[in-house]
Amino acid sequence: MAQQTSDNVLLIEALFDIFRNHGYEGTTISLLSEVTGLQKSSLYHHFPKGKEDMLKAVVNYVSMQIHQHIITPLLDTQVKPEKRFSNMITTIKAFYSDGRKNCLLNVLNLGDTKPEINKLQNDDYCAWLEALTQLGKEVGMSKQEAIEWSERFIIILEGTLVIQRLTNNKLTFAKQMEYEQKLLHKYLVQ
Amino acid sequence: MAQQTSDNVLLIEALFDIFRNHGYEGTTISLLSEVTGLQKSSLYHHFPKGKEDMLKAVVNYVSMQIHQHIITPLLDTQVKPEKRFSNMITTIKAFYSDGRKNCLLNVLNLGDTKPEINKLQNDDYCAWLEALTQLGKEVGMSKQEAIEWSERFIIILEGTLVIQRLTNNKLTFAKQMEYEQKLLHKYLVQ
DNA sequence: GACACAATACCGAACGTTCGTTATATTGTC
DNA sequence: GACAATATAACGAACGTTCGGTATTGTGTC
Repeated sequence: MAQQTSDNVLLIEALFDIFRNHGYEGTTISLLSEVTGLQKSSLYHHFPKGKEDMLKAVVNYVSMQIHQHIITPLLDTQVKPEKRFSNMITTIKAFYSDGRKNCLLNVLNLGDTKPEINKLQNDDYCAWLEALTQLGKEVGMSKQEAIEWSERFIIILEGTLVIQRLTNNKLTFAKQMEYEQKLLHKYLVQ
Repeated sequence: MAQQTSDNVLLIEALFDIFRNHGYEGTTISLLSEVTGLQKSSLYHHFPKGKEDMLKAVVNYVSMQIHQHIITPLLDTQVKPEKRFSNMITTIKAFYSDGRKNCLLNVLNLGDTKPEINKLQNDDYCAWLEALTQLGKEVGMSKQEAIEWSERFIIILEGTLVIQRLTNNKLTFAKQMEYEQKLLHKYLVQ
């Protein structure tokens, strides 16, 4: 497993940016070499097992980021639920560059899916769902309502990213996220 | 432009199935050769300009299918709006094999997007939006409501496909489509 | 129907290029 | 001088593509 020196983080962020926008098969070592400023063989020094190693490092990195900056804050009951939710929206906006950047979840489950990657991503997705469901219940939803609301939120998130890439309308993402905020507030006032 | 003999349709359907699941860069001529049963050189007989030609044929084919089986029926005011909507859901379910098959819209706007393909797809998306908006107004939505409902429907559709690919839960798609049907009926009884 | 002949459909083998990867050499740092 | 980091050079394999040639089909003539 790659260790987390700050240089390494910069390197992985660069790889991440390519993988999320090109997918696994669309990402070439040459491209990664270009964007990192390292020669191809230098990349193999950091990731001896090659391309798949690079992908795994990225997926693990993103997984950590999600837990640290999204899921954990969502579960922090010392903060008001609506505040936690709006904090999450803010984090998400940054994470996806207001919808200009794609989601790894989407792009890595095309073609010949790698089971281990899929499992890791599915686990993260479930953890996110659970955290959201918890929050939903806190604002007064029934368990069933909360589950469906959570799933629908992430579906909207993923769908919005797809459509914004299609239309190039920078406002789509912001609009949908705003809509989700209002939707939560409706539950609050009930 | 490829003409529409029934053999050609079968050929293009086979190409379509690969492109939608592997994306442009993930699709190889060898794979297309395998799935069509034609040798690589034979594929070049049908599509002299190669891979890009094959993609264009597929995109055009899908565009025609969408207009013929989705958009045109949506605008047929001789049928009740709710019936037209549920017909569309049925068509969509078949088109995406209950969520097991992916959407070209998603997969072709990754990496180095081809402007002409993007434009064609964006036009289809807009046409679909307009048809849905029209239907929304028929069931009593305000223009603004109808526009937002349409956009949200397609976002849900795309998002659902992403999540179902992630979780492999065959019910996600059906559940979300059912939810959308209920949502429309709420407007009807108002 | 039989024949000639062009058009269409298909194939096997090879092309040059780029892929992911590796072996070897050079640099920088302690 | 040891060791990590980067670079140069090359590898076999797969990529998309092209070409020469063979079946198969369609068409006009007798």
